[in-house]
Amino acid sequence: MTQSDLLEGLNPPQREAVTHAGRPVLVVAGAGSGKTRVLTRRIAYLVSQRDVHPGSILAITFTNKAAAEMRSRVIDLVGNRARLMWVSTFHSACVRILRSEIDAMGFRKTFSIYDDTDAKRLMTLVARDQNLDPKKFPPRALLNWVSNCKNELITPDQAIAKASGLDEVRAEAYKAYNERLRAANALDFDDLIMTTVLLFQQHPEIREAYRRRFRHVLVDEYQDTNHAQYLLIKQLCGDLGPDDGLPDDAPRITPGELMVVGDSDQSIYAFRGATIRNILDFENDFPGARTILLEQNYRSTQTVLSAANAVIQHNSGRPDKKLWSEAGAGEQIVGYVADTEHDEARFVAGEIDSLVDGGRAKYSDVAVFYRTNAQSRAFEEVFIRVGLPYRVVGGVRFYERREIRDALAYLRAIANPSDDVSLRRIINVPKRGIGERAEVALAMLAANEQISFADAIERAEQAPGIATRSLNQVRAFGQMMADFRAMVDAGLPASDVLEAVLKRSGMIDELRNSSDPQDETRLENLIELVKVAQEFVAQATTQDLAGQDDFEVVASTGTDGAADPGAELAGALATAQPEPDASLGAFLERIALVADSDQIPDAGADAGVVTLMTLHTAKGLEFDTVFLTGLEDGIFPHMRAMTDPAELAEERRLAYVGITRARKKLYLSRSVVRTMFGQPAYNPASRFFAEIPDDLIDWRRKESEVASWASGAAERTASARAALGSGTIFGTGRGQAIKKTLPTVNTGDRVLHSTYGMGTVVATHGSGDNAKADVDFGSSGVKRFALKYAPLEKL
DNA sequence: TACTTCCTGCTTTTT
DNA sequence: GCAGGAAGTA
Repeated sequence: MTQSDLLEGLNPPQREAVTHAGRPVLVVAGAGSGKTRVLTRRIAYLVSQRDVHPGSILAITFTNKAAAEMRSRVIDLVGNRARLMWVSTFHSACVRILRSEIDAMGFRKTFSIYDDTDAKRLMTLVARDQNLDPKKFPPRALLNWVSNCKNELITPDQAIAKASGLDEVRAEAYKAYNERLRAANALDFDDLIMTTVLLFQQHPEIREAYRRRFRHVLVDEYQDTNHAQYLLIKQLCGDLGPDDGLPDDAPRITPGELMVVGDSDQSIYAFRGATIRNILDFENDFPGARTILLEQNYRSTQTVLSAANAVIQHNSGRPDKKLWSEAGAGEQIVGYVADTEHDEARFVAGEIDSLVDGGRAKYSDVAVFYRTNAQSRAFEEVFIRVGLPYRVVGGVRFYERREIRDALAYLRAIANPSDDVSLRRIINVPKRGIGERAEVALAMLAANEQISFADAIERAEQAPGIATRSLNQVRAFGQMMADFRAMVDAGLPASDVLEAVLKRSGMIDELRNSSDPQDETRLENLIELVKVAQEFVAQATTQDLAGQDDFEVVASTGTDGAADPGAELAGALATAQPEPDASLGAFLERIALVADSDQIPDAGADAGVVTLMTLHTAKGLEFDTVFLTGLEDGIFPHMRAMTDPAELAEERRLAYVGITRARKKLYLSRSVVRTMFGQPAYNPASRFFAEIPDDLIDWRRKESEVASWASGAAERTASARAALGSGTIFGTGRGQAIKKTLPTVNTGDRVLHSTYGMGTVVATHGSGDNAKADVDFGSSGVKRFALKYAPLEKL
């Protein structure tokens, strides 16, 4: 494709973004303004330039899926020449850098990557070691605190130095946690970024090599970057000034060209440290920067956009930008008030059915969004019943399942013998007679001798007080692990190692012989994992060959004065050629960084499926028809976000993201009653509803039949719950004291009355012998009964 | 040591 | 309304 072909169909600001040269550029792009398209075209445009080497391009996307898509699109546009560019997430890019440089930071190359669950487990251990009260210092909160430190690049010692009050405890926990990570030769997600930045700061010569290499850096979803990621960008292509750590007389290279794309209205990851400061201060951070505005929306109808604009305008302190569209008004937004979450799901299913039956949509054009993963259940139940094909993205993640984590813990313990956390996880999986006592004995040996747990297994006979029977088991286990490691050393691919592990460890046999019906799915999951490994190995081998294809190295002439990047680049690239890597380590790396959202069905490939996902997962996607569900105060906006204005603003941005995913048709729905924590709750309409002009909404059902009594129901639920605590029959559903003498009745339960027939409990009052319930019998109205006497039977 | 049965707390959102 | 932990039992 020629360069003018690449500009085809772009509007003037888009063209400007694609072709600009020199200064750093911030592209402020509204929803649906084609920013991914612009990024893709720009990369292709760069590659098609004679003096730009594709290996000098680094593009950062939010997910691996987005990276893969962008990569293949660019290759489609300009050919295999583009294969040498880096397109990846921040985390993958950092891992790739750390893989070659990590020894400079005191880790060994076989380092493990700990995800959130591993980190939490480790922090729980640390908190226990330090005798912290889990009520006062929940591991989850400690981890958040640590994560904030890491995002701000604060080391444990710095944290301790500046901490006061309770933070002193947290800082100590941070230090202990990090020491254990280090001992396990492991990094958590935040470490990946932080360590890379520290690497660059502490080793300017390494940093310079990468600065020379990456002449073009592009970052998508810049509003969702955190401080550490900003620092990383700055190290790679910012102006570092006199503090760059180089000798005064060393030659400096001109920073590479930077382009970031983002929309501060779509910032939805502040909870994990993302800050729109990065966008707002871009022009200060990168002097001489210019800003390009993309305001035309190519995705949605004006109705959808008007709704989105109306909602987001309730956030204060944002630069006003008005999205506009030439797509015409389009259809009205459909509003629906359901009685229960199942009713809501039935409505959604019914609408999808009639859209598809009427030939107005394919299943794959439709998406259902909700705030929390737990909300998917009602939809799944109803969709299964009516036979609507669907797919849930995210939720109980594949890689979070116990059997998968067990298998991966094996692999990690094999690849990284220092990884005590993984090793201790699987030493008795499946059960092989190495119990708690034996494990403690080994742990003590390891602690006394200052050796790793794996080494303690080698010397198990020295473990204090270990039983002979356990000792034999430990020896057998140690031998098995040694055999696995030998397989890795012999260069066997990851899939072979995995298969051997599953067979020899006995995990497969255990599941096969089990009577637990759940174990059948577990077995299937493990087989799926083997398939993933096989695909990975196959891909690793073929990709390497394809990379050689018709690629020719084009020497860069270098547009910078200070140094000639061309010659150095050629040298850097010679070593940067990917090796055929189907190894266990490479596989683990891939697994650790791939989120389940990377498995979003491709629009074409998975044609017959409705997509269910959280609003967060929906970012960056678009669908003809979107159902935005659960619009209730307490659900969306989420209860925990309602008190804090900043968090509420983020919820509103989330709503904005959700609305703007729709191309043509948008449904908004809420439910009056919703089961939460296993019991019903009454939530008022989401405030976001009121923020949308009513004339945009076509209400299919505006009032619930239960609405008349439900208006006061929220308070009633609250007071019933408050009265509850312990020993009463309502609310918790765990009423221990009176369980046997009185029927336990909760709001929402169906009951049978000897005179009035079937009814639904709509509210409860009092407790113990005074307990009363209001029951709705439909046409007979609502009656109040004392449970002690009433002829009520729970159904 | 392993299986059982309570019991608790949990729900934001994810690279 | 479920999973993961603690404590109790075979």
